[in-house]
Amino acid sequence: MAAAPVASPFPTLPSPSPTLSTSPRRLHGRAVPPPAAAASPREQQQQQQSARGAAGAGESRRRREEEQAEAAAEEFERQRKEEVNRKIASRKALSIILRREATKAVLDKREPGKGTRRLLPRTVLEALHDRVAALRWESALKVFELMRDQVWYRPYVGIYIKLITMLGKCKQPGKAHELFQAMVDEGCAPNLESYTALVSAYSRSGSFDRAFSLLDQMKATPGCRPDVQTYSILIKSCLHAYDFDRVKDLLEDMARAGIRPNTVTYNTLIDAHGKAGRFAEMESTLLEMLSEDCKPDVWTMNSTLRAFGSSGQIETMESCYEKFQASGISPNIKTYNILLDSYGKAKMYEKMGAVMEYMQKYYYSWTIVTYNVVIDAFGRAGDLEQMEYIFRLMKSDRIKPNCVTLCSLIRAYGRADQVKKIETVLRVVENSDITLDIVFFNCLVDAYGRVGRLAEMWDVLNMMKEEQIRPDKQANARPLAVNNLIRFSVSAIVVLESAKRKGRRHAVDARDEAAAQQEFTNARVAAAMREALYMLGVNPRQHSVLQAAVAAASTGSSAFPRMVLPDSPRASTCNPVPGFHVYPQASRLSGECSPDVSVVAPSTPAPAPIDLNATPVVGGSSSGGTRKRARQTPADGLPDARNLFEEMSSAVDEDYMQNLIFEGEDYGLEEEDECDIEVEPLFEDELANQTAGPKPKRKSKHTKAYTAAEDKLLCECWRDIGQDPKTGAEQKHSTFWTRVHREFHERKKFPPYQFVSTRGWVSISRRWRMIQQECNKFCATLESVKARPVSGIGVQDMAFQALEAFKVQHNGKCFNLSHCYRVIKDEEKFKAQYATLKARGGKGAVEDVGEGEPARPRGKTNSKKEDKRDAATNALIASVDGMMNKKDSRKEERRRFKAEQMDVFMEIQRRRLDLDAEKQAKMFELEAEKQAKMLEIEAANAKTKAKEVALASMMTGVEIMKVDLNALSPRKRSWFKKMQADMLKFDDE
DNA sequence: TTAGGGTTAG
Repeated sequence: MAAAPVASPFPTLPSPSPTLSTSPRRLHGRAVPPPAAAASPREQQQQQQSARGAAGAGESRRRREEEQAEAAAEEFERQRKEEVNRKIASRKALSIILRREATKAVLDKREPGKGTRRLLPRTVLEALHDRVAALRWESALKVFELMRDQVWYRPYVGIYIKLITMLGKCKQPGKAHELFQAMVDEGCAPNLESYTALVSAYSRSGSFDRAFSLLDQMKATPGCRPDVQTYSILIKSCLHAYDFDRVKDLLEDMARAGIRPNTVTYNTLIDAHGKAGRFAEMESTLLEMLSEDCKPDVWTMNSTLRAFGSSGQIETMESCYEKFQASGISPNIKTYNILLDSYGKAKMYEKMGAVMEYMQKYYYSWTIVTYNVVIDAFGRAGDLEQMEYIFRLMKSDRIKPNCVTLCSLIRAYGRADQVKKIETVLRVVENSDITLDIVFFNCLVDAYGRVGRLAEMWDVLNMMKEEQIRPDKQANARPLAVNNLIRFSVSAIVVLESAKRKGRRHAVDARDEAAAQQEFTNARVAAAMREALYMLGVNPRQHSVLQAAVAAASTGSSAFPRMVLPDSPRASTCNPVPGFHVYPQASRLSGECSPDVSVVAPSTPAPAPIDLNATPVVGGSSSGGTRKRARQTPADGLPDARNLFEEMSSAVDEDYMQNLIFEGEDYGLEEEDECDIEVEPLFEDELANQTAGPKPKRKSKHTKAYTAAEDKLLCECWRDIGQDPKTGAEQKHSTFWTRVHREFHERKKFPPYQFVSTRGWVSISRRWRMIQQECNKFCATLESVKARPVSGIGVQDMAFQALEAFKVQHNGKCFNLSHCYRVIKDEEKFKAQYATLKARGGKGAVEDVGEGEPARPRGKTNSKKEDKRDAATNALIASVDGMMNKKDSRKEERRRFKAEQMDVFMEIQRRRLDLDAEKQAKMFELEAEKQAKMLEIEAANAKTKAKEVALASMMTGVEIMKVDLNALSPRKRSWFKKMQADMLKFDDE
């Protein structure tokens, strides 16, 4: 930086200037203290000059500050723009992806040849991949056709292999072969992989002749000779069909060709032998595997453990586990699931608990199978409460139940005679995209049979026919289906006999027209079943079990004392003849059914059921009106349903059927609760399910999502009803929501709303729970953002930050109920509930809802129930409870971790800003110091100059005094004389 | 993103 200009003293030299008057002071070197108040003119001048310099420095500092501020603002603006651009770019990317997804979604609607030929390769390939992965073979083939139309299409063997494999998995070997041929026609030479894929397609469908001829073809084709993989596939399929001879041939074939089985081959063999209960073969295969120096892996271990575990050989299973583990094979989650299931089936609940604890200790997360296994264990133990608790936990763990979960629930409810719960499960099915299979329907038929709902059983069978539900395993198809039908028929025949008697009674005392009508319907169903049995070649009179059933009915002991049959119009308009597709003999009897028959029929409220127990039944024991608990069916007395048909005459089965028929004869008239959200929180996630995945085909009128207007109006009604001083406080749950409901439907007619909505009060109250839950969560997030304000941001920015933080904290899920939040946020009621929840247990509780207690495991207060449970079940419960508490705490920890991360992030941001500010302040300080130093130097320079000037003037004075006046011209003499006189005079003074 | 294997429900 340039030094401030210093005035030179020399120009003043020729003429006497006031500055000179200061010089004598220094002339004699006397130290005179500078006046405190008034400086000499020269000093003043210097000071002024210095001040001017300092003022200049201040000015420049200001200028610099301004420049820096401008630069900072520019930088901020640049960053903001960059951020906006990034957002725009990401939105753009998103919109491109969405467009592509939309294109993909409509791809399979296009007719090949008619669609555009200029689709993007990526779009088509992705669409194809999606369909192949989801095994949607028809759709995949359509997309492939479209792909072949594209200008960029070139035949590629990989795509063909992928499609052939998919078709094989979908049991479409014919289509697979067509594709194989198309591939050859397009000029792609078949290779080992494509041949193997085709062999797999045939063998999976059980077309072994074709598969084996292909194998021969491969042997004859150079470069396509079958390898260990080809053989493994074939062996697997043969094992699946229990064709052990072929397996033997294949192994010999391999040996001849010098192909050694590998781990997969051996595992396949071990698994199949284990499943078939061929333990000796399993063991010898394992020994061979070891002797061949083929290393077993975790698959080997799991297959072995499952074989022993599922057959109840727990000790052998345990010793195998030890051995495998000792040989260095680490178990995985599937191993633990197998152990849990085996212990569960063996009712070894303490061991189950131990496995759970071990899993907990080593951080194995529960999978859907783990949940299903535990749910099933509780279901089998008859502990519905714990079963439901695990089910809730599963949902809170964001694991969607599947068909297996539902089967376990239905089975447990069926055994506990909980018809309403079965229907609730069906409502869950209706509102979800869970794929149902034959096992599900079998469970359902079985459960309905157990609770005596013949009409519903009938509906399910019709539904299976309509939906073309085909049994999953060819080999099991007939026995399983026949098993159900027979079970159904037994129930029906019992009803028929019972109805005959009642019919007679009603003839005498025909007071109840509806009951008579119902009995008539049942009798028709039963007669049809009898006919169906006849068509199947099963003569009930020749069958010991059926005879027992009929005998039971004829002696007046009702098989289903709690028989509740809805007066279903479907049942009466349906021609009650079985048309179940697996019975070709019976299908010709198939009659006309109303089109609305569906398995989810129970979701539509049935007319008031007629309880046949309401009137005393001959031999029935409910007449005394005493309430007794249902007798538990001994679960271990139940044979595998797979064997039921073949071994029906065995004593065990007879016992089973006797149990089936006589169980619960002491049933009391325990009332079942109406489906109320307070007591029925188990399946409350229907709304979540609606938004979670694709919509099911059948929709109830309530499946439509709530609109923003509906939500807003609902919040307003909640607010206003709550504030009504007359009725706001202490209202019963249903009273309150009925009022909200009424208000809602009243106000919806008027501006600003004016929409159509048919929501019921339960739906509205559930929706409110959801809204409240979400708003509570948002509230918590907003609070955390407010607690760490970033300087300079406004309320709006804070809200934006809270939205962003919400998204981060909830796995990318946005808070999309701001319209509701705006309505309720300032409501005292909302704030109070939020505060209570928060006080009750931090954010975890905040995410809960205000009404009703959160679902918790049974407390210690239920000691009576506790006593009734057997000790082993209690042990399991204890371990599950302990584990779940740990799980909860782990969840809480995870949440806390997330929150902490958020805090850390905010802290870092804040610190960064602080650091920036600090840095800037330091910079200013340094600058100021530098300036001060410069000024000091300048001042010092000025002083030196002044000294020089003073010295110079002193020297000049000395010179003047030295001048010889006589040697001068008269003019000069007079001037010098005057100067000398002046100096002397000044000196005297 | 080119061929093979497993856990749970009847």
